[in-house]
Amino acid sequence: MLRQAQHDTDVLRQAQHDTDDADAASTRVTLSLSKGSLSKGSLSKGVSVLIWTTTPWTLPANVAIALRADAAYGLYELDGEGLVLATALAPSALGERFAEATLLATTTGEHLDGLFARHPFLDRDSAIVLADYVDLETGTGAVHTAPGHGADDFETGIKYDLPILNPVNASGHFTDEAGPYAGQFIFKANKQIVEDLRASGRLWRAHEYEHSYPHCWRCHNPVIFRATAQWFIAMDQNRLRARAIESAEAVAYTPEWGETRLKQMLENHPEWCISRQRTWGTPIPALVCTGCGESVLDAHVARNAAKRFAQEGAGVWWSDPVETYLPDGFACPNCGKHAFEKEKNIVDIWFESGVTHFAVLGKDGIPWPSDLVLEGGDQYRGWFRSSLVTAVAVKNAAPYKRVVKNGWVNDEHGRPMSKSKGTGIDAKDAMDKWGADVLRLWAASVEFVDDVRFGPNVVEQVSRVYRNIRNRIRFMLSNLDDFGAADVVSRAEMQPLDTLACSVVDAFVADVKAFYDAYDIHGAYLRIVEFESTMSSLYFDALKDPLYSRAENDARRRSAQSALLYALQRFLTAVAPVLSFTAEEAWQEIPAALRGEEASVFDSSFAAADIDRKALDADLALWEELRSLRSQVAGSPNVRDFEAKVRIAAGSGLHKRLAHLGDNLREALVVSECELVESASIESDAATLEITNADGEKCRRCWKFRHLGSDAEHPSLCGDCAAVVRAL
RNA sequence: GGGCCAUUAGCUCAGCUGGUUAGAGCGCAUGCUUGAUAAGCAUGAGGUCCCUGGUUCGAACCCAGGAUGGCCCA
Repeated sequence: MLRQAQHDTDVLRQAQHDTDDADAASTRVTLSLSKGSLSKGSLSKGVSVLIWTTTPWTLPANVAIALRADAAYGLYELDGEGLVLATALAPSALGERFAEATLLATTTGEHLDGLFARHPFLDRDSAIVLADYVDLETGTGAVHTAPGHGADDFETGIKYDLPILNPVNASGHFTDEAGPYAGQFIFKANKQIVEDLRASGRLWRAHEYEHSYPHCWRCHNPVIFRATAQWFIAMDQNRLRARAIESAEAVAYTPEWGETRLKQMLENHPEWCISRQRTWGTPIPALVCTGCGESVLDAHVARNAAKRFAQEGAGVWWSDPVETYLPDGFACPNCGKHAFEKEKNIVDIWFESGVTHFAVLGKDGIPWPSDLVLEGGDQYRGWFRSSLVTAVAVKNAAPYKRVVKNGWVNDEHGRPMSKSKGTGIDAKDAMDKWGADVLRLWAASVEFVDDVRFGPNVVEQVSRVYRNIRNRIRFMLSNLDDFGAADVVSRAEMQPLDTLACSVVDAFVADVKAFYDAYDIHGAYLRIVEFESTMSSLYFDALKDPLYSRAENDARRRSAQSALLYALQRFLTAVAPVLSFTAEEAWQEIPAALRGEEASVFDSSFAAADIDRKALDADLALWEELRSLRSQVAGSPNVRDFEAKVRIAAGSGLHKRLAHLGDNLREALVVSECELVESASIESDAATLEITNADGEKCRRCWKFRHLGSDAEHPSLCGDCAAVVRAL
């Protein structure tokens, strides 16, 4: 099978972005109409079609002229010669001589389809064909068509069953097929061809024309298109394409539109060319019959090669005699002869990466298919597609359960990082500078599915969030200092505020796990930040009073510490995938006796003890009610914290829930006194607050405002504190 | 030129199937605290939700067109 030669996918792709404007000879050439006819009338010199090209070296491969079906074409008489070209382009194409031309007849492209013109210097006809890519912006509306030297031309050649001529060898020199130009380097032949055309009177005009031409992105030399024989995977045989699309539907996608994208790539992908002309790579274990020239790909030969390659490496293909790979009595399926040469093409590296799942998965305890494949968005067309096609061809299933696409990392202004512009940041340098966990947290803080920005300011911002989290962890750890395994209180025995906090922790862990499960790392990040911040402002603040002012072994205090231990461990578990080093460091700081059986945070499980969802939701609702009350108290303009006493008049429903908290309600509001009364005139779930100055004076030990001096020895302490101090 | 995607406070982002004054964290300002202290708490100022039309009682969200940026193609 012939195809449009792709020297290298990357080269071609880059070439489009790397087209240098180059001065090139642009020529208008006339091809005489040889068969069929337009109105010849008195045209002594015959009728020609005027074509236009910037690459005269492709003229030896010309086999057709493409017209646009619906475009108007005119027959112009000039100096006794008939010229056919698009009427819309005649003024620009004929230039100053347009005024002298006489329009003899007009028709549309479709009426000229099937006529033949005569090649300007070779002894053959050039078919007049139709193509929809013919534009009426430049040229003559009659497009020189060389199927061996261009993708569009190739397609047209296939459609019209035209010969695909490639009279250029791999080194860019003309072959014998190019007639008089055989042996010449194509770019040097350009000038000669133009000269010859001029001499033979077939050149209408030549001039310098500035246009863009593809160049190699690496060596910057101009590249050319040559149609050569290649190996393909036939996408439409055995319903391969259709089955691949079906398999793609069974896969999950992050983001979800990835499914559309991947299916689109499968739908539109041309026959998959898997051969390359390189000497470094995995050889295609095919044979070429020296008798008939047929390429032969045989399963037995391929298996012999696979065995040999496994032992010696693929390089032996080049040094082994061909007989090494021939099964006994092997004959050419085409001509029956027995003499072969080895194929010289190698397998495209894209094909090799597309089969890595066979090499890596399904062995050594690693399952096939994989849980997910993660790559940048360019890989919908690349690896996501190639892996899927090879897997479907062999196993009729996708090699992954989910496709996750990530965006690109740009600099702080959203521009691509560039080493030469000094905007590039090396990952290693960033890690040394800011620390691995800050980088991890940054990765979670951005929406990785989209393009993201990275730079000192962005990292600085996230490192402040990191410090916050670290401080919460330190707070929890430091308050477990005097806490032993024997002091741990079971959840059932904890005080109401503490069991409530445990519920909030459970909900948090469950949420974060759900985010991770959905690969929504950013969602997990948001939840973590929100959690650590509200835990700190609501719960930790409330715990300071019991933790600091109660006696070491006081039941209230031990309950709080038990909840803190629980919260800390669950928090570290939840945070470990993102803040791995910090979580493990903190985990190791927990006294071994308290840590339980899990020596490492990575041994701990996300699974929570049986969660009663209904009870949990009730707890969460009450937590929110507490938050609301607390913010009303804390936001009170004149009196705050322990200076205040609060009188809460609550409706029956809320009253019942708050009453259950006992003195924990006062703690949660961080005030010295809290009075709760039920009010029939208030809606069941509502409350009104009355915040006034607390009675008494500030106790020097617990800071609460109380009546001091009940213990004569400690006149500046409240009764509770005096009792604690006495017991020391 | 085509397909897909993105665009919400200074920054990083939430806003489910359209429904009261668009939210969070960080930053910023102000106050409190000084027993998490190179910490903690509170309050506040910041938004024509890219633009223009349309549908609707009602649009950040739906539709059409456009702008800017990205990816893949032609």
